[in-house]
Amino acid sequence: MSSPTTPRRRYHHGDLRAGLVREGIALLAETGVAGFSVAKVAVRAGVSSAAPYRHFPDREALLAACAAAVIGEITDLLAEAAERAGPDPADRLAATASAYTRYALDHRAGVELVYTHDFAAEHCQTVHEQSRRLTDTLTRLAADVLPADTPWAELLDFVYVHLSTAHGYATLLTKGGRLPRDADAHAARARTAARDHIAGYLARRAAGQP
Amino acid sequence: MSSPTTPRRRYHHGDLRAGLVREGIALLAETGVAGFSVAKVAVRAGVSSAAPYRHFPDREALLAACAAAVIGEITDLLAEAAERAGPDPADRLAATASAYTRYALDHRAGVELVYTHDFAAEHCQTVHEQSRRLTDTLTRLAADVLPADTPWAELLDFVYVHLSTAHGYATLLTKGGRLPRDADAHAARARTAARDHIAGYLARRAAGQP
DNA sequence: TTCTGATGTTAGAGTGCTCTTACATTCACC
DNA sequence: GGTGAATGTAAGAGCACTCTAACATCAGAA
Repeated sequence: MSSPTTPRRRYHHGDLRAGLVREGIALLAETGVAGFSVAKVAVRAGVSSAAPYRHFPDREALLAACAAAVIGEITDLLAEAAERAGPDPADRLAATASAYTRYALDHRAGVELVYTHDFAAEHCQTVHEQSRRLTDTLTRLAADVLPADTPWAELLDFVYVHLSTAHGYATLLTKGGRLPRDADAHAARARTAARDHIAGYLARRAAGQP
Repeated sequence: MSSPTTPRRRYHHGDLRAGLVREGIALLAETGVAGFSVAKVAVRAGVSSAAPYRHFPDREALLAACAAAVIGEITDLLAEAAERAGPDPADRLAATASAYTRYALDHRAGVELVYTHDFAAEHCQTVHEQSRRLTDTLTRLAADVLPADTPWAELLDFVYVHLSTAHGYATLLTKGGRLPRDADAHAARARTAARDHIAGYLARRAAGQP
């Protein structure tokens, strides 16, 4: 049969579902949503092109699972970055911007699909859940920065712009020709941009402007 | 454009190349790069699926032409917005952020491909030219805002963050669930974010920080 | 008017992908 | 050890798309 030195390819993968998501994310990073296909992911995972359909009803479901995993991973990273940033609320929030940029540089276009692809309603749920977790995490951090009497809607708007700044910078970096030769510098720049936004908001509040 | 008095479908289209680019952009706005196909564009333009190949060597070339057209149009809009904003340099630069957001809201995902798709080397040129024109336009506006002794590299970095902010906000808006029910409010928010960035930079410069 | 090149059409070869069906292997549990 | 459910494979139907080839039409110059 199979000698111990020759690990014969096992019939069962072990945890194919997770493997497919992992390879799917890697493929997305390389080719973007346009180049994503169930068949390619299956090849990368070392299984037949029919195997994924045991775990996902269709292509869109696999794509959604990948997107949800990416958002979840990003959320964890942002939370960790905030934790490492120390006690100052503004520091903590600003740290998420540089963490986001660093993730984008490390994982290339993996970020693309998160806010670029329209998911069908039946696959939205998982993506939506993770997306909500990301928003909640940032909102909680932002709430410590802004005055306690800030209306909820305004808090959300603030978070939205904060995330936009980080996302835009990350997007342009990964696709926009500029080589990520100095990730630290880019991450620092994203943090600075976040700080500008925070300072600008607080100054407007102090001046009594909406 | 067909003459209004002759509704009969003519054998020759008139200006198919331009028509294909126009319909290509519209299709991109609806489906994104993933849903883009030469065949669909041909149907929309009212010609056979082989006709586009008289004007573009392959799919990628048509896609590049659409991208270049979009970037060119955006550049013109930003320049106009700056012109309308009046004499103050900071006003002029900030106006480009809201103009960018407004464009994204009007044309949905048309912005996506500009910084999302990797074009093959042989088709990059046109895209690159228009991209350069956009950068140049913004750089010229930024040069009036920043101190005269600002190093060129730093000026570029500043423009990069400025564009990122606008791009990120526009991207999240068009795809991120939030309905564009009040385009004016969103555009204003983008302008404010740009102003925060400008003010933050100038404050750091005044404090002697890099 | 006639010729010619540009621009359109139809037909179809070739490709790759999605998803299904029928069958093979393995695992978990009795 | 036996058995059913879970998880894999092979084969292929069906589809959309890219791009080519051969032919049709038109516009403008000789």
